[in-house]
Formats: sequence, structure tokens, C-alpha cells
Amino acid sequence: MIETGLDPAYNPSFVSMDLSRLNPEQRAAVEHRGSPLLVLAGAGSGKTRVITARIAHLLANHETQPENILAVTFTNRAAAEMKERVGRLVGEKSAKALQVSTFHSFCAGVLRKEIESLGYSKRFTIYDASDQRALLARCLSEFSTGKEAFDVGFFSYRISRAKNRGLAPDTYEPFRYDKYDELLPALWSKYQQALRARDAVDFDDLLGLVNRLLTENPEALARLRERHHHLLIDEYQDTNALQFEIARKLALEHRNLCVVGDDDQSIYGWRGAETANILEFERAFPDARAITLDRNYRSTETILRAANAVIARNSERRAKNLWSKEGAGWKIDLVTATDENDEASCVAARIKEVRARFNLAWSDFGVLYRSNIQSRPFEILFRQLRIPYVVIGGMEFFDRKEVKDIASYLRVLANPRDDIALRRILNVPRRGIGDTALERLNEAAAARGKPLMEALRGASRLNLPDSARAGIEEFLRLLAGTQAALREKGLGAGILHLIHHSGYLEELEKTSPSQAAYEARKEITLEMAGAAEGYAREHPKANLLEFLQEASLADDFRRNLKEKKFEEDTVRLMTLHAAKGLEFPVVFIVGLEEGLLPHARAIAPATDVAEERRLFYVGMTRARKHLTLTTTATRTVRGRTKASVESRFLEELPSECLRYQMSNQRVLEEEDTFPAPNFVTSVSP
DNA sequence: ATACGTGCTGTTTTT
DNA sequence: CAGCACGTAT
Repeated sequence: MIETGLDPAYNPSFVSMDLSRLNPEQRAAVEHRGSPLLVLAGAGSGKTRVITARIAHLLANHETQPENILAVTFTNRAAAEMKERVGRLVGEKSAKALQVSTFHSFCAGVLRKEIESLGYSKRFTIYDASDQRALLARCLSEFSTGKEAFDVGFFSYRISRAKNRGLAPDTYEPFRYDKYDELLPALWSKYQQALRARDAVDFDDLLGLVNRLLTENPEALARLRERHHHLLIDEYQDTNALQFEIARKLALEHRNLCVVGDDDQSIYGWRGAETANILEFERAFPDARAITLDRNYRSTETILRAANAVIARNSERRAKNLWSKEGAGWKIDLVTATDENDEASCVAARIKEVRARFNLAWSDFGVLYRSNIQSRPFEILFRQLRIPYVVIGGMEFFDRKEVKDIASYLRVLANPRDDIALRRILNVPRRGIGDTALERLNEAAAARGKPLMEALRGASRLNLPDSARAGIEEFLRLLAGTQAALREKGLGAGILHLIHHSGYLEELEKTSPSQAAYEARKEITLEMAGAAEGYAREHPKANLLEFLQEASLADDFRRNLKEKKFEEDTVRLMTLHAAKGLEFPVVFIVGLEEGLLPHARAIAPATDVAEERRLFYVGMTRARKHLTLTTTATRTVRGRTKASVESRFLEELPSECLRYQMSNQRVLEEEDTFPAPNFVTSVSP
């Protein structure tokens, strides 16, 4: 039994939640009621613990039902983990009824039910970044801008940024007028029409449309407020303006809003994240309570001291100094390697040495880098040395060509108007429908204002080469056959039907440079069917649309594929971004060089490197016991070998926290008198 | 329509 | 070192 908070409405006799293991600040965060709450939670301060305890506390007090709690996390992995942790506190049954998801999948779910009031069909398709670009490129080509070269990516970036600020084509105000901005409003509205014609929404629309729904449809707003009576947002520093607006509208009435974040760990500014959301929370909600958690239960004092020194260089932050009682521990090793291969072998040697000496698991080691490309030397070497590893993120399953192809088939089946997907697979595998035939079909469709699929069905009336005619017929037969197989035998079997009746594997074999490459691609292709099967088993009622939605938002789907690997005892390789929220006893941050960290793109004259510094800070604070930072003397990038320049961040580290080493030195030396950190214990209160 | 060779250019993070 | 656009040969 615990002592209660100050809320007079609070009745201690209901309490069965044990809060005695929380520190006073954590406990205050769990018990606060009646007004919005901002929890400024430093790295390793027990942030997830607070959120899960708060949820459990709400449930244990019978203050609400699980289905009325909406917890928003930044990644789906975090969502799954949160559900599991709440489950341990309140039982799996309650936990299952909670809604825990990312903003994007939450919005997708809302739109599936409510989008018709916004003039879209319920069967809408979600376009990912590459679909978006493809469609944008098509729109751009209609502007016949002559010889002027435009970068589609640049438009896509600007449109996305504008959308995330809640703007529309007619409210867009160019920041600085250039040739892009001149065209942007017109292109944007054309793009928006094109999406509409295809029954498609892009990632940003998911948020934008929900925000519109909440503004324009009072009944929907009331329903959602009723349903989501308690709102918790994790990683609040990474929310953008639109997400803030959605949360604000949902919470305005019941005011049960709890946000948890750390401005020092804001690393998604490039994606529209507004640190202002966290810095000015109290301005948006004047009755808000703010609680700071600055006791760290994760890292040694040495690591924290260094991390604090680095982050202190940033202005524009809510001052906070992490402290811990974990002991000084080892110094941070700063290793200079000759090149990126030497860097990899040095890390490998250290992993082996420390693992053997302290009897650790492979999964106790994390190797963090700034950009995905840096994983390669590590992968090659680890494979040679038989160090089990897994690359988290990187080339995601869903970015693979094979997977996109199969998914495009499914998308066409689910939404025949989706001609971005249709164009992608109409001639994959090759079936004689070349560019000229495609253009002719396209013209026919455009002339009558119909989707491309209509033109295919009426292809016999068009002037087309025989090969194309036959190909189209074959293609339509394949779709019909797959449709039937999906309906009669289920998702997995339907996809297998598609793979085996399309000649897809044969085409893969032909186009693969080697037998090994073919085998790998084949495996990916078949995995798609396996994953779908797994999904269908877990969600028996789900239809194709829902499956695709999960897949494009990378929800359960990717976990079915990857979770196994993640649970295995492997060294984890990942970007600094992907490492947020994780911790490892032993961490390596590699490539501490100018151009890499801070990244070249972030060094531009006018921009400051604050976000790169935060990224470094996030990386450092992942380490519990030991941290190694590496640089190289030379590095080969895009085939060019160049002398490396040490990262400016290294100078920001207090020298007394560091031990300088060369790549052939060991972690433990003969004369080493540092007391080894205790790798075994460390249970937070 | 497709297969294949050449030359060019781009440097990051992800829901 | 890619991956891509473009051009040429079949």
C-alpha cells in the first residue's frame, strides 16, 4: 500500500499498484491527475517505467478502461515493448485492449473508419516515400517545364515539410522564393488531385487528414475524445506540429494528456519534429505540471559526465544535468584506427576480448554509426570471424525490390485505381508490354479520365503490338487467378499462387548476377508469403487492405520477420537514430569524423550542428558500462580514399574521462588498474 | 522489346 | 562504389 498524492478525489483503498519502487519524481509523474503533464525524462531515467506504471496505475485504480487509453510511441517496436511491460503489471488481457501505436498507424486506423466524411473512399491505399516520389514525378512531367532540371526529391521534401506544418497548397507561403517555390503550389495541388484519383494518401496525409477530421467533423471529434480518454505520448520531443495539433484537439476537453520526452534527444528535426513542442508545452497548456527526471539508472558516472559535457554545448535546451550512483567505472576509450577495415577489426577484437573476460552475451554489445553505409565493413568482417550479428534497420525488408513487386500486385488487387503500383508490375516479369504500349494505354486512360486499369481491360480496342496484347491478357488472367486463390485459400497461399504463376522466380533467376544472389532474392520473395501467412494467422478477420496497411506502416508485419533475429544472441549493428530508446552494457560509436558525425550535410555554413551533437549524446547515453569511440586516419568513401579529420565533438569530451588508444591495443592491459565495472548487477529501484 | 555497355553523379537519419 | 539514365545492338 502506498501513500497517496494530493488529489482529493483519489481514493487509496483502490490502490493495488506497488509504487514503492519508484523514486519521488517518477512517482509524482505516475500519480499526477487533472491537468496536462510534461515529464522531462533524461536518458536512462526510467521513462518507459513511468509510462507503463502510469498506465497500470490508471487501470489498477479503475479510473478508466484499457480501451480508453491511447499511448503513442515513436516506433512500433517501442509500442510492442510497452504493451508487454504493461502486461506484466496488469495482466495480458488488459494490456491487449490498450491502444498503443505510432501516430501514423493510429491515424490510419481512424481514417479507415472515418475518411468518407472527407471525401475519400474507405479503401484508400497508403503511399510510402517511393510511391510518393513516383507520383510526384509523373505530376511534374505534366508541367512540361522545358529543359529546366528539377529534383523530385526536393519537391517531395518541401511538400512534406509544409504538410507537417499543417499547410495546404493554397495556404503555402514560400519561405524563400526560388524556382521550386514558384511551381510548388500548382504542383502540390496537382499531386493532391492525383492522389485522390488513385484513392491514395501519403504518410503526411495520414496526419493531415485526421487533423482535418477533428476540425471539420464535431461528431467524429466527440467520438474520438470519448474513446481516447487518456492520452500518453512517448518521445514527445520528436512530434511535429501536426501531431501536436492532433494531440491537443483530442485532449482539450478531458485534459488527460501526459507527454514524456527529452529535448536533448530530439534527433528528428529534419523530419519536422518541433523541439518547441516540448520547450513550450506550458505555454500551450498553462495549467500543465512539469516534472524532471534527471537521475540516471543506466550509465556509469564517467559516461554521464562526458555526455553531459557534450550536450552542455547546445543552447536552446531545458537545463538538466544527469547524475547517477553507478560508480565511476571505466574510462571511455578513444581509439584511432588506420582505416574503416581496421576500425571494424578493432571493434571485433574488443568485443571478443570483453565478452570472454566478463562472460557476456553477444547481445550485450551495440555498434552504432551515423549512416547505414558504415555497417558494411563490420558485416563482412563479423561474418568472416563468425561473430553473430544483426543489422537493425538499414535496408528494410519492405524496401527490397522483390517485396515491393509482390506488394504492388497485392495493392492492385486491393485497389485497382492504384496505378503507381500497377505501372510497377505491369511488365514485371517481362511480358512484352514495353514503353510504347504503356504510353498508349496511359493516353487512352488519361483521355477518358479513367484509371490505367480501365485501359487494360479495354486494350483489345486499342492499337497495340501483338506482344503487348498477349501480355495484357496474361496479366489480367494472373490477377484474376490470384484474386481467386486469395479468396479461397487465404493470404499466404494466394501470394504463393502469384509467385508461382507469374514466372516471377524465373525472371529473378535470369536477372540475378549469381546463383547466390538468386537464392537470396528467392528467399525474400517467399518470405513475403510466409509473413503474410503469419499475419493472417494472428489476425484471422483481416483483409488484404488491412494487411497492406500494416505492412506499409511496418507494424506487426516486420516483427514477424525480424523479431526472431532480434531475440537471438547477436551483436547489434544500427544507426544512432535506430539506437534511441535502447541500451547496451558495451557500446561502440564508430566513425567519429568530420563529415560523418557531424554529417557533411549538417555542416553547411548557416546550420548549426546541435542536432548532430544530440545524436552523439543519444549514442553515448546508450552505454551502461563501457563506451568506445573510434576514428580512422583514412577512410574510403565512394571509391575515394581520403584522410579523415577528427570529429569536432571529440574535443568537447573532458579529457579526464578518456583513454587514448591505438587500434591494436586491448581493452584490458597488463597494468590496467581501473576497477572493472560490475557487468552483472544494476537493477533500477 | 529487350539486353547490355558506358558514363555520370550523388555524400543521412525514417514514420 | 553504387545505382541510374541513356544509347546501341540484337
